[in-house]
Amino acid sequence: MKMEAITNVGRKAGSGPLALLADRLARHSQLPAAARRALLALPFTRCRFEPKAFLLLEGEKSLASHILLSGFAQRNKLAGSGGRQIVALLMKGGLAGFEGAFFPAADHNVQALGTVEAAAIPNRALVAVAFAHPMLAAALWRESLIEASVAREWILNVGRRDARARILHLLCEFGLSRELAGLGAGDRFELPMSQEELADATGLTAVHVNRVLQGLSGEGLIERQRRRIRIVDRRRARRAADFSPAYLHPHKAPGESAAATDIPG
Amino acid sequence: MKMEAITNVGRKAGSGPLALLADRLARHSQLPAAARRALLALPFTRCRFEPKAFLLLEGEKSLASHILLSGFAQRNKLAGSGGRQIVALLMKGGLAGFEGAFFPAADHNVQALGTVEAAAIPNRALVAVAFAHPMLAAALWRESLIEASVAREWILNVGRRDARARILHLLCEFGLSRELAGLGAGDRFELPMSQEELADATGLTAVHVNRVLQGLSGEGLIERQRRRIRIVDRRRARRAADFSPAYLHPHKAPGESAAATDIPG
DNA sequence: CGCCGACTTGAATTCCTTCAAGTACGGTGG
DNA sequence: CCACCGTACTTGAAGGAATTCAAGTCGGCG
Repeated sequence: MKMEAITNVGRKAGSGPLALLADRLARHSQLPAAARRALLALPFTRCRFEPKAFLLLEGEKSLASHILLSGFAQRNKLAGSGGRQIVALLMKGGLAGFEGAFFPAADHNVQALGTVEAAAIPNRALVAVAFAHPMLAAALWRESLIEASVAREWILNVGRRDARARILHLLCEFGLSRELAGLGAGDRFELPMSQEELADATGLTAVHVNRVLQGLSGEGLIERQRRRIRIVDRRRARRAADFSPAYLHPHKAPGESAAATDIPG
Repeated sequence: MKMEAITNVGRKAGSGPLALLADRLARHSQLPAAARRALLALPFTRCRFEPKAFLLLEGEKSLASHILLSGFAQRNKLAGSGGRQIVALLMKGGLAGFEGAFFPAADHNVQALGTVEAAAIPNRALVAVAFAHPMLAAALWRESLIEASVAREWILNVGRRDARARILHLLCEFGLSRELAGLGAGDRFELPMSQEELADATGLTAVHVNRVLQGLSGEGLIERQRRRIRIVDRRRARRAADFSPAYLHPHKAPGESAAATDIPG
């Protein structure tokens, strides 16, 4: 919505926004130096979103991708009955609006949780570089496939787990993702969302989320004060949450992967 | 599982399995003649899966993609508590196991609903052709993004709609997808799954699915005999289901789309 | 004909929602 | 510094949607 552009166009790329994206991609993909250089050379614009501001609006064409620099955001969809369902969380290094390169209209909203700083990159430029450097395209593609995998896990979470496991699963996922994104420990963090938003992410009501959180504290699975969460025993929490990290595809594909060898560039 | 390979390697490509894939991609993407030719030249193996046979097993590396030629399949994940969640449906022209090109282990199962005929294509070959023809890569990429979009809608479906809307939504989606895949009318079809499977797709129990289906008949929204379904009034059904097709991205992106112009080849 | 899986039905229970108040917290302005 | 305000959080009681358990029916197939 209100994005006070500071047009801080791409200088000092060494640790700039695009390096953040490059590093994120490097978590799961091999990025040749040339591809990385090309990525870092992309133009961008810094912008800032107030809490609840929309980074992307369903139905609208998105011309730019936003790389999250700080803060958190969520993807959501609205039901006709008025309900809201959060379908994904975004954090530092995450990309929002990239589908705009492929579709004339966004199929979901992206909204800031708290204040968000981001870098906007024109999709045309991003896509052009990607296809000039197939390994970069493969990395971004893999990133989309990971998002799809996470979405499938969320279907399972909402469809086949009870409220307790559902919420705990979200906490485990958030903790691990945070950690993978280099935001600190995975078992001790400030949850960037209200219980209402937690409810929208788990397909529950805020009231019930509240009760379940208290239950989890009572069980000694988590400790919390306000939105500060501590997962007391990771192993136990993961068991109770039915959480196994494989769906996040946290490991780099080995060098002999098809996509890593058969691609020119 | 038991895939009686008939090694019918790529001859008569004009209307063969790969043409099916090409046509499916052409529904949403522009495929230059050269890209199409290259795709059609890929080697493949015909195979057949009995009901419930696995086309893809979670945790295993998939070396080949399967294009569905006839029959239906479902992607599913299992919860630790024993529950099963179907997270996607596949039909004629659909691709299973392509993520194997990007990941060392599958994050979900793919299982036949009824008997399935398919064509297996080595992922290495498919990826190689894709990256040799950027418009083909873009088409396959767009296909993955559509799957992700559908997954997000399923999260919404399971998380924020009641059983009635949930089931009706699935019926509407299935009907439309069928129609888009050239399998006949979207409001009159044989549902390729049991009520148990319908339950696993909607996050409900078979018993409740049964009751809700009867309710939908009672309301006059659908007619059914055994697994044969008729959606009596599409408009009314879609309203009741909170169904709008946008998330399927059924329309071809206009020519000036970034991904359609900025890509070489 | 008899069997098996899929479907159907009923009754009891449970998990989660809804509604309705109340409390704590952080920010704002006097 | 404190009174005020709004938002987020908390609590209780009642209701309802969906589950569970258990039994029965239907239909296709060997």
